[in-house]
Amino acid sequence: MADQPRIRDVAALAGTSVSTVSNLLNGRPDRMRPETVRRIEEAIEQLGYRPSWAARQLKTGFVPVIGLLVPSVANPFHGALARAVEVAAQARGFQVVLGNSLRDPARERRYAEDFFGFGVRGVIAGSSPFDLGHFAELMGRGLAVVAFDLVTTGEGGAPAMDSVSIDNRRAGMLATKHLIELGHRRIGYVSGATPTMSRRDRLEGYRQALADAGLAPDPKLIAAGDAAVGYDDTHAAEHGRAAAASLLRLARPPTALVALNDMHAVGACAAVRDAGGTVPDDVSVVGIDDIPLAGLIHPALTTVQQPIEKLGAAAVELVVKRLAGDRATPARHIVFEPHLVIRASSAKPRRAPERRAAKGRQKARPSP
Amino acid sequence: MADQPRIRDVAALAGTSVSTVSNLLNGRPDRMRPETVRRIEEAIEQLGYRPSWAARQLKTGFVPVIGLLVPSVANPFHGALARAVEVAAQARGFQVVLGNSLRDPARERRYAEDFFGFGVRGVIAGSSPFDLGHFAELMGRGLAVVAFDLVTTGEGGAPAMDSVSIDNRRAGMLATKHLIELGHRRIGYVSGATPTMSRRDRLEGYRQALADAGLAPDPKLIAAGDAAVGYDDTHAAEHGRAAAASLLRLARPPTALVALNDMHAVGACAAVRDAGGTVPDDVSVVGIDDIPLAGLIHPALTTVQQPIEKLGAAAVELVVKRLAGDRATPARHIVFEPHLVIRASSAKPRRAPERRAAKGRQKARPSP
DNA sequence: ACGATTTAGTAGATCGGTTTATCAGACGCA
DNA sequence: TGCGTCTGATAAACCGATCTACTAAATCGT
Repeated sequence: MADQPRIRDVAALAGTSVSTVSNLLNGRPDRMRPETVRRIEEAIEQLGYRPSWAARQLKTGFVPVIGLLVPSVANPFHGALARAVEVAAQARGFQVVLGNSLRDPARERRYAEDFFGFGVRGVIAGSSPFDLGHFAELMGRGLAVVAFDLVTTGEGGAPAMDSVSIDNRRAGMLATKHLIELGHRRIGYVSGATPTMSRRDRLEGYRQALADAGLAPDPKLIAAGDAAVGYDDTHAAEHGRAAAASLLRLARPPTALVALNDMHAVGACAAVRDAGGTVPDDVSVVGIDDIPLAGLIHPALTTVQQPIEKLGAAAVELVVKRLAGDRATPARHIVFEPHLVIRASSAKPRRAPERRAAKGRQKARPSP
Repeated sequence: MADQPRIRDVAALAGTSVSTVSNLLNGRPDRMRPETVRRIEEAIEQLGYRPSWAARQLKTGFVPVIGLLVPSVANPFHGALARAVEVAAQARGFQVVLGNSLRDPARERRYAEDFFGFGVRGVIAGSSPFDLGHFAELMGRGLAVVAFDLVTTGEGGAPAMDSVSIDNRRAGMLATKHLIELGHRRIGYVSGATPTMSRRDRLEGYRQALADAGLAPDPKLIAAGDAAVGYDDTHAAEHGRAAAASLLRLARPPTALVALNDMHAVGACAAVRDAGGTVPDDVSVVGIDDIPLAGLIHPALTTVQQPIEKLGAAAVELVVKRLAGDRATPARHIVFEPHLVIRASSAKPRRAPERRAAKGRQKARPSP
């Protein structure tokens, strides 16, 4: 029944004018007597008044909302990221609207436009497709975009934008180097179906680590998932499983796998078991991300950690800064150092073909 | 530079009045010549015009946005739910704003109020705390709330509200019955730290299944997590691990565990391994939810499936119906049937204390 | 051929705030 | 007493759409 109270109701109850109430609401209590402040606050309290953001926005052009675009919150990593972003945004008085891009530029663009229509002027784009040209127009109109997990240099068609990420190249190196140090020589790479900056960099790091160790790269050891499947990150683990399976079917299968992220790593572990092997006895697996589950599954996953909270906080800080009016400063790129977390999914490779076998080892394995 | 175009710019370019453009925008093209329609559409296209939701809302009081409150999207189940809700909402032209309640009524209330201030008039509350009284006031003001995974009858202080869920009681029964049929007689229950309707019902189902099979319930076999820890579902698995560990330390430990959800089940599996045992050889574990990961971890989790997409779609349908103006019809409760998915984490209990042991079986196990 | 009706389109009030320009009265001071 | 200042408060324009009430022109019926 009782409809939402308006500012005019507050004014009436406090025996003052609408403008005065507004002045108080907008941090100008110095323009009135303490007595007046008290009366207004009382009225607000009593009526349970909350200003309408729509009306406020219409006049000021500002909404305290940040848009967040991720491939899919169904993926635990992005879920955790969404959570981290929300915490950071909230601390600054912002709300978060969510969009699952499914890594589809068209969807991403539509979201951005919708958000813009709502008055949202700041967006964090998590792990987008390689090309960010679809944001260009909106950015021209005043949308601040912070890329997560991706660095755009501004060369080519893509507009220069702020970014936040770990050093993905280094993450790939760390994972690979760890396996090399354990003694592995044939190390496979489980890649994703869609190309993103971070994925390219991680793969790059893998290659670099091999080169540093004087190991010859073998293109056959790099498996990309099947891009044909509707790839929305909900099935990340399935992709990892399929890609890893193809590697394990090789004539000379790898003794260890680096996966581009933990979900793919989980899939890779499943593939090893599918083939009748054990992790890490037969094949070592290391991921990247360190999702909360990583330490709980069996075997506990060795992985390279991304500091999710810090990343989320940094991203929010960048957008907020832009929203505060800073259009001038050139694009900034914040990069965090990843670090290796050694758990149980990685171990030394077997010396020789041993006897403990029997269960149904993958067929292609030559056991003389 | 080029600021956002207004409706008046469109009107000017099309050589018509603002009202006419508005009429077209609001689905009344019959009020003008096809020729006029064409000109306006051209102008819109050319300017890239998008109406301001703020202005529209101010006048109509309507925003095509649904609020979604979940404990934490960092939990894969709620991430998947958020995704499902988004898909359904989008199909109806709604956007989704996200809030992580951390199961804290105060936070939940604040979110609801913020959303309300934004003009949001429909909220889906996922897996809330037991008491929903904190929504009462806002509901009185016109907020439509659909409870997810929870049924409120309206008795007591809580207001009657629509709800969507699976038959949680049955889910608990299904899981427990499965273990009983496998031959287990001592079945533990891994419960959560915070009480919710669904959790109560699942536990109830567990009890019922035991009763139906003529098994005496043992309160010692029910472990609640530690409520003291900041319980925000990000640590659900850790809670499951701790709770399960306490059960395994009993003088007569259970041979099987039912966990209130999959994340707790994952934790429970970890606890079994911590104790030196193997799933399912030493202890069977079954979860509830069937998160996407359930089939990929080792051992693949036997669980009771919730039809997430259907649940999300149903919830959205209910809110949208209320938003369309239906205030009159009494609260509706949509209940789906859960079903058992048998995978590898459940098996027959061991007949007798056998010899295969030696690795470091949990101490308390009496092996004569 | 003229009023009635339909068609095509428009002016302007309105939503709920913010903000600028203005004002009344108290005070200080010559 | 008269003039400028400062304080506390207000009236009214404005943001960008929607929508009701209205009008001008065309068409119709008899």
